[in-house]
Amino acid sequence: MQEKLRSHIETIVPLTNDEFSFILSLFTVKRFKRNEFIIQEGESVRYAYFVVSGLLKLTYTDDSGREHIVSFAMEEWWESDFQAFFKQTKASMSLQCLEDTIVLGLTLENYEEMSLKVEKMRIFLIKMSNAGFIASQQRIVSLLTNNAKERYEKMLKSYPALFQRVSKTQLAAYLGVSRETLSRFSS
Amino acid sequence: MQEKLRSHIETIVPLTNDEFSFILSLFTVKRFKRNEFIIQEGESVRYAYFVVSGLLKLTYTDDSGREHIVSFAMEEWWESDFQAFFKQTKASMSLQCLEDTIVLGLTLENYEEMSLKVEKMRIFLIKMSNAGFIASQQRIVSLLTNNAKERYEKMLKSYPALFQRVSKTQLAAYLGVSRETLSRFSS
DNA sequence: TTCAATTTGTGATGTATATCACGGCGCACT
DNA sequence: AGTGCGCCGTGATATACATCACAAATTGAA
Repeated sequence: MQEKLRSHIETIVPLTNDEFSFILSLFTVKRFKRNEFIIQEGESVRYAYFVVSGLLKLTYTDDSGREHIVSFAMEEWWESDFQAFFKQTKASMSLQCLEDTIVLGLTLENYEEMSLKVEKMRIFLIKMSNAGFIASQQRIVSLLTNNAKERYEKMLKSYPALFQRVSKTQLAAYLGVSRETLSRFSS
Repeated sequence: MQEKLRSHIETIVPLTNDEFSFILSLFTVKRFKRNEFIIQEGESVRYAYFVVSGLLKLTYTDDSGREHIVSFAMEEWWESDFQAFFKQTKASMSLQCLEDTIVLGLTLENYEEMSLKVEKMRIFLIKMSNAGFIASQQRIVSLLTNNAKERYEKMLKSYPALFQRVSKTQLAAYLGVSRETLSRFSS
């Protein structure tokens, strides 16, 4: 479990045992069951989460009550309502488990402690954040450029594993297409 | 000109004169005319740019030749094809001036030098990157949640200044709607 | 194991938006 | 002072996709 975090960080920066022990001490292990909410819209967001195992969806529910999936998070991804986390405001999104899930939670205080005390982690955090930014930007390009069927096929190619793990309803909510229309793509 | 960069950085972290001089020495001033390309698709991307004055568009051209605007950048924004910049690969996007523009360019080498030598700048860079990530994620939410007219009206409210500066054609390419359809919104 | 709830496919129809086609208007460049 | 070209509006038509409705298949909780 801890090894997952360590090897994840060490894909970017090497750590001494002492450094890693310190870093680890800043995290809290949390376990959730399938369908449980980790973050609920309107509540405050105390943690950013590193996913050890399981699968999460980050969702936004619009005025009409329709749920849109902003992102999925699987093993070795970071997830939270980062806007609410960093600005310490109420969540505008929800974070919910699609499978039983184990995460490591990091408070904003500990996030800042980590980046103050462990120099290397700043480099790591910059790289993580840049990677997230670049991924979001590519999602924007895809939403602007490709129609629903193209987005579906692109995703099927890029993340075939996800198709085994999430329902078509969830996929549709991620791709920005209705369940029925998505259903007609596969056939 | 330099003051713009300094005050921009100091909204996040204060700097000594020496620190700022050093930082400034890592940048190159560049001037471009309206319609000039700063980055062209397919070329390598040597710089990330801080916009001192003017207005830029970051665009992606799809297979059918249609141009989509990924983002606008005005004074005190950072812009580049960051994927290509950080990974040192060929640009998949273009960066073009919508007005005569002055930018400060930073190479990846100097970017890394800056974050190595000036501790505080790592904090700054993390915050910038997080802000970019959060903004992108909200754009995704808007693309998933709102229809074209809602996106148009939201933008009109959020960035009224931009409406004075860019053509409707450009706006349409940013909002992900055809020029003709957008034209029917205002009337 | 059973039964309710969720998931999925599919037809019929409605609607938002794209596409094509055209004309006028204004601005930049010579 | 033209003039050529990008910008903008608008009608007619096409199309991708949403919505509504229903039944079969699958799942999961008691």
